[in-house]
Parts: sequence; C-alpha cells; structure tokens
Amino acid sequence: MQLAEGKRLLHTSQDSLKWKKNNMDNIRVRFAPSPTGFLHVGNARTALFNWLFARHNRGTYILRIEDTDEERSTGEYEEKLIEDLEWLALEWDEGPVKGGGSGPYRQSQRLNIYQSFTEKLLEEGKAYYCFCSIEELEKEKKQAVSRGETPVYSGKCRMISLEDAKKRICAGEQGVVRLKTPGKGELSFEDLVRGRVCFNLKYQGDPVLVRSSGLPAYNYAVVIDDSLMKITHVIRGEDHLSNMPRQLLTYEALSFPPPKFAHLSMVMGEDNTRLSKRHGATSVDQFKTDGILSAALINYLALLGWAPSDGSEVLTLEDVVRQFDILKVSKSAAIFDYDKLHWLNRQHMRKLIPSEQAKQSYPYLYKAGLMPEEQDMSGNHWEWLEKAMEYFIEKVDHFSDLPEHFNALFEFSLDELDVEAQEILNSECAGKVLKSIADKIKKIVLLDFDKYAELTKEIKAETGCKGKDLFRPLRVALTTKTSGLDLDKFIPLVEEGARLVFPKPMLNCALRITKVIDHIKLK
RNA sequence: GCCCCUGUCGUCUAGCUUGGUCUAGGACAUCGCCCUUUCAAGGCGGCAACACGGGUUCAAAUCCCGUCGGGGGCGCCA
Repeated sequence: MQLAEGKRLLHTSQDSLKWKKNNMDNIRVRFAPSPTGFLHVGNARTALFNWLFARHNRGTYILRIEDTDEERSTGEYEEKLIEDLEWLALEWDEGPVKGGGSGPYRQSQRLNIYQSFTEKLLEEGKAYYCFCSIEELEKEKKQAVSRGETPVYSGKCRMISLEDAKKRICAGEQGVVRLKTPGKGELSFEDLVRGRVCFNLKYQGDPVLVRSSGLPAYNYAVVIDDSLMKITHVIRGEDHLSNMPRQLLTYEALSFPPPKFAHLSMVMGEDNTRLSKRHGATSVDQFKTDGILSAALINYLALLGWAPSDGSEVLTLEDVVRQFDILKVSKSAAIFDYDKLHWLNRQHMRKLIPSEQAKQSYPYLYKAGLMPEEQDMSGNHWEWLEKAMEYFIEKVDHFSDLPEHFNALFEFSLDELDVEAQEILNSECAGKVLKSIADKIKKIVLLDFDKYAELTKEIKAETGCKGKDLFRPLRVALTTKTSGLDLDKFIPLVEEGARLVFPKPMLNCALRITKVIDHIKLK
C-alpha cells in the first residue's frame, strides 16, 4: 500500500513536475569508490548511473576516494581508477586532481573533519566510547546466532561516563566510538528505485563510528562527507541497502538532513552469483584491452537495468543522457551478458568513421607484430589500414580479434595446406587454371578486382573450367585457405599492401601464383 | 539462523502506478530459409516467458495474501 502510494507520487506528471522543481535544482551526486583494486563493471555501472543522473538534470558529479581502509587502499589503484573513469568518459566536476569547493576529496585527507564531529557527538551524549574486545564481541555474536537471533551489540559500554572513558583513552587503552541507537521502533525511507523500505530498529545495534585506530568507519565517513559535500542523491549498489538504518540514524544524530537514496541492483554472472573473474572479464581495464569500445561498454551498462522508453538499444552517450530516468531503473539483479556486449560493440565499431577505425585497430595490430612502429606508419599505411578495416570491421566484434584476421593477408605458407586445399590444388582444373593465370598475371602491373574479373573470364574461356572448379583453385592459390576472405576485397588489399613496408612482408598476387606453381611442380 | 531486497522468453528488458487495447512486444543468443564461388555480415522467419498457490473482480502479468526460488546484509571492510 505504502509502496504503491510512494511510487505514484513520483510518477504522476503533475507531482513529478513539482518534485523536479523542488529537488532537481542543484543536483549533486557522487561516485565514491575505494581504491582497493581494478574498477569492476558493477562499480562502473554505479558510476555511470550517477553520472547520467547528474548530466540529465544538469547537476554536479563528484568523485570521492574512500581510502580509509589502510591495508587495501593504494595510490596506484587510485591512479588506475581515474584512468579507467577517464577512458569511460565519465568526467567529474569536482574531485581529486580537479578540485572543487567541497574538498578535500580523499577521505584520508578529511580525518580532522570527522574528528570534530565525533567530539560533538560525544559531548552531546549521542555517541560513547566502547572498550569491548573483538574476541568478546565475536563470542556474543556467535551466541546470538546460535539462539537464532540477529546479533546486536548489547550497548554495555554506554554505562561508562565520558570522563572515565577519556581517562582510559589517555592511559593508552584502545577503544572505539559508537553511536547510541534507540533499539526499538521503525524507520523507513523512500528509495528512488525500490519505493518505501522499512526497517525494525530492534535489529540495529550501536554501530562503530570511529575505529580504535582513530579512522572513521565507512558508515560514519559517508554520512559526514555526503552532508558536507551537499550531496542531494545517493545512488549506489544494493549491497548498501542494509546500511540504511545506521546511516539514517547517524544523519539524525548529526542533525543533517538525509539526501534521497537510490539503491541499484547487483550485476551477476550467468550462474547468478556476483560477477567475478571466473565468469570472464570483470574489470573495465580488461574490456579495454580486449578491444571493447568505451562507448559500447557504457551503452551495455546503461541497458543493464534500464531501457529507454522508445526501446532503442544502440545508443550514444548523448542519447542515454537525454533519456535516462532513475525512476525507471529495474529493481531486480541483472546477469551480465557478454554476447550482447559484443554485439553492441560491433554496432559501435561500425559507426566509427574509417580513420577512427584505423586508429583504434592499430595498437592491436602493432602488438601482434603486423604493423610497423607508429613513426614508421606513412600516410599510405594509414590509408591502406582504413581500406582494410572497411572490410575487416564486418568480421569481428572486438578489436583484439583483428590480428587473427589480418594475418591471412600476411601469411602465405604452402607447407601448412590442409587436406581439402591440397585436393583442390591437385585437381585437373587447378593445373590448367593456374598455368593460365600465371601467363596472364605477369602482364598486369597492379591487379585490381576489375582486372581480376576480366582475367577469370579469359581463363574460363581458355580452360573450360567454371564455377567451383575455377574459383576454388584461385582462392587456394591466392590465400592458401579454402574459405574466409572475399577475393574482391582480398586482392586489392594484398596488391596495395605489397608495395608497403611491414614487419612481415606481404606478397602480391603474381608472386603467390608463382610460388604455388613451383610448389605443385616440386611434388 | 535472523533482517532487507527481488521474481515476465536461456539472457537484458517493454507492459504493472491508472486491471480489459497482452492470442504478452523488442533485443541478444539459438534454430531454419534467402543472399553468396567460401566464411562471415546482412535480410526474412521459427522456437521460447507472466515462479507457484490462493483470493478480489464480469475481467489479473497488472491489486491483496501466502509459499517457493534468487540476491544482499548481519565487520573496529567499503
């Protein structure tokens, strides 16, 4: 009932307009990753949805680094993270490097801020020092679970007066700071994607605000940071949903008005467990090296849990920004479908202009030893690459598959002919056809496809071979393969490529034919 | 175990708010056909879903209750 009510509020156009007027001004959202590893696509999706929400509403998108986990956070991961976000083109308006009016944007540089709020909470009696050992707490927890209850901290250190506690701290005793929670009653809030969500506070014990190391716990730092940075909408993963009671209570203790929340469903692997390495690529970095375009990844991620109202699927970033609506985001978890990503990538690859296709493909071809160093790439090289890409782009769904296809242009090994190819070359017609073409091809300076067509006509007349008997020997003679390449594309590429300098030389058609004839004679 | 979230084709989703227009639409994958001297690409078509059980109603994918399934959380991690 409540849920339906809430949802309706957000969907009627009149109310929605009013809602927009009141809340859509000065929209501020943030993406707050911790630099403890490579950027996971699940997190990238969270970043994307935040970014989309900001851009759609002309708001501000903030990047904040949550590096209070001393053991796992590193500067290298932060750099990598920034690099990945830049690659995805999810530019932030405020954040590390860039700066902004609500900095610093690394939690590790905000410790004094948290401290001043802790003092205040302690003085007001809203928080207290706790000296319970981890072992003690573990024991209590286990007992609760064995009784079939939700483990909740007993709150026994509430008894200790602030004065006594401070003395113990000064004496060097280790302690944490906990928030006093009511331990009863209900708490609910309106989630932008889930509707009204309720919690029973009897399951909410006194959460740790400050660890014994003096560093703030996540749930404490976010609340302060989001408040001070004037975040209006917190869009994050569903795994944070159960943190809501303690965070809402912390907002209350701090007298900060809570922002709006939207909890996004998780991204799963095909076996319906959280997407992880054993499902395949999971980090943005990995998709990048696999030759997925950032535009395609973004497009796919946007479609994971959201769909534009017109049902179109191949979208540019601008399309998505224009149509994005957080209220239409799906509530249920989504399985990451590599096939669809690859299909989308193919669509985006095709939409690139030829020069961009060549540019994007070059690193992969260079790495495979097929293209010269960048400084040795002449204008003719690039022109040739563009032409080649026009053809090969149809064959692949990511750039890293390109070298394998390009290889067919460079490789000409008659020692590795398969059985079928052998048979074709040994056929009666093959002999006649090859002899005929060998004579004629010498007189042609540059074989293009028109000349090739003329040639085949003449050969046909001369030898009486036609159809399969004519074309299959020619294909094998030129490519050493029985299938794969369109000869009308292959021939001009090889002819022009043979005039360029590559790490592996490319043979022109005349040479290929000569070699094949020698090869047959040897036998 | 307890708490929270979630459930439409194999997968992502449209439809659910305002019940009838849904013999449930699209896309990926898959299968078949066409095109083609090969392989692809492309074109056309097929298969395929409202988790289950109860209500409410003339009418339920849509509203209500329950069951079951899936996920998340239960840290001095974030």
